[in-house]
Amino acid sequence: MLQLNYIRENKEDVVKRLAVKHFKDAESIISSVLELDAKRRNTQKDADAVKAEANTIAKQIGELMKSGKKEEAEQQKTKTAELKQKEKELDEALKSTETEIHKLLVQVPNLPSTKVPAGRTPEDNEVVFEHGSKPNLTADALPHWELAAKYDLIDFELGVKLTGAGFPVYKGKGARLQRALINFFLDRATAAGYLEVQPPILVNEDSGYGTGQLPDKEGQMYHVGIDNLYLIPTAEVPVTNIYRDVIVKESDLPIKNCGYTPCFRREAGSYGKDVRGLNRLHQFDKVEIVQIAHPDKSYETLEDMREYVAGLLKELELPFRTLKLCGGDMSFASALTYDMEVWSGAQQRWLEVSSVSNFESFQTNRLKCRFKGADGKTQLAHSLNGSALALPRIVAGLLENNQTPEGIKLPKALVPYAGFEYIN
RNA sequence: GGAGAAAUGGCAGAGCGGUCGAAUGCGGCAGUCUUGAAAACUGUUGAGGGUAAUACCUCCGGGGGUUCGAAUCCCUCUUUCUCCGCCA
Repeated sequence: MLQLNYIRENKEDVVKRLAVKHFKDAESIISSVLELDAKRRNTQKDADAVKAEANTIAKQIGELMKSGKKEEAEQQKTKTAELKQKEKELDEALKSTETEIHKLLVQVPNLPSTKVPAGRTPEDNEVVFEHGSKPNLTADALPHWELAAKYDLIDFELGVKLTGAGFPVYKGKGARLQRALINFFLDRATAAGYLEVQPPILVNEDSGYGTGQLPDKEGQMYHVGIDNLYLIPTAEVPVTNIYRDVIVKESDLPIKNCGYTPCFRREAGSYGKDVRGLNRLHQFDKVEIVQIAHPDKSYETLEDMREYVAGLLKELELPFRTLKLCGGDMSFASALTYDMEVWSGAQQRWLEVSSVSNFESFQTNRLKCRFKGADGKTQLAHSLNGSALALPRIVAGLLENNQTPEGIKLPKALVPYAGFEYIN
């Protein structure tokens, strides 16, 4: 959520930057917000004045009672009825104005950073880095779902039986590879200074709201109605919400957390070749890195995180590229996002395996995650996160790119974790 | 799941319905002292709104109520603790 006082002071700029995100009605929504904001402040001023008067009278009555002047006290009491009525009306008006402002404000996406390219579609994303060369596979190279069947690594049909489409069952070396990747990612993150946390994978409404999944993306999350809890779509939700309503020490910044969790996404409406095999699942595993950073340093932090993720992909010996997302392709809450895509040799396409974003104060404003600066003032911290990494498409890339007549050869870095060099 | 107790500032812990944003201790910060540190002493130390700055307003787990006036009384929800039951 954007900060109201920023909007108040930078209306033109806000509208201009929202255009980069192709947000419709920016002008009219922002204008309404500002109008309501002015109204709110007026109403509050009136309400405060009434309350001040009522407080004064109440104090006077107290004095009078104490000094035994009961009649005078009673007389004062008669004055209060009208004030109380007024107070009630003003408070209600205030509340409803605040609600209106809030309703509008939650619809407004984050402002893109000035470095964001102006495009509209994924084609307009900017390739900022490429690494590794695409494997020379023969024409009969198999896509990962066929490899998974051939080596009995993943059983998609069994998942359908147990749960439904999009819930694969990993078996044997397939299961072991999952475990290896999770441990590999967690070990690397820990070595890079991230504190490992193991959060709940069900969260309450406040948490869903804090990171912005609620209210707008309610349909994307699995909801446990009986307890009103949500299955997390990413560890970002519980891990970032650790810092909800927290004022951290400036000297503790940046705070670096990582966590492995299963992730659950309803992905309603997806179909076709995009969702074949491991390309898109309802349940998948991911290690997430999250940082709470000083506002002056958050873009350095973002670059650090991007490089950290790139380092993982290099260790996994996967050809990848890094994209800077254009305004039209960025998520609602992000100010700047890098996507990391791995080349999938048999499918002949790029698969997104990580998304690293700086949310600036967009999330922390909702979360009320602040720090006290050197000047003694509390201000919002910046939050960032990135996948490091999401497993399924990594597995897809590993299987497809490394297929040989002898079997699938694992990258060196994974061998100690997996306990085998070849899947055959 | 059943029965009881509780929820106050970073922590601990007071708080007769009016003078309580809240005693006191610890911690934090600043200063004095010291070559430096520790100790001791002095001061300072919650958040939000509002203002040019003051005033002023709100917040003692959440929500509602009683009252001229609520941290204090009532209702309700949530959470925690103790006892019982169940259980990986």
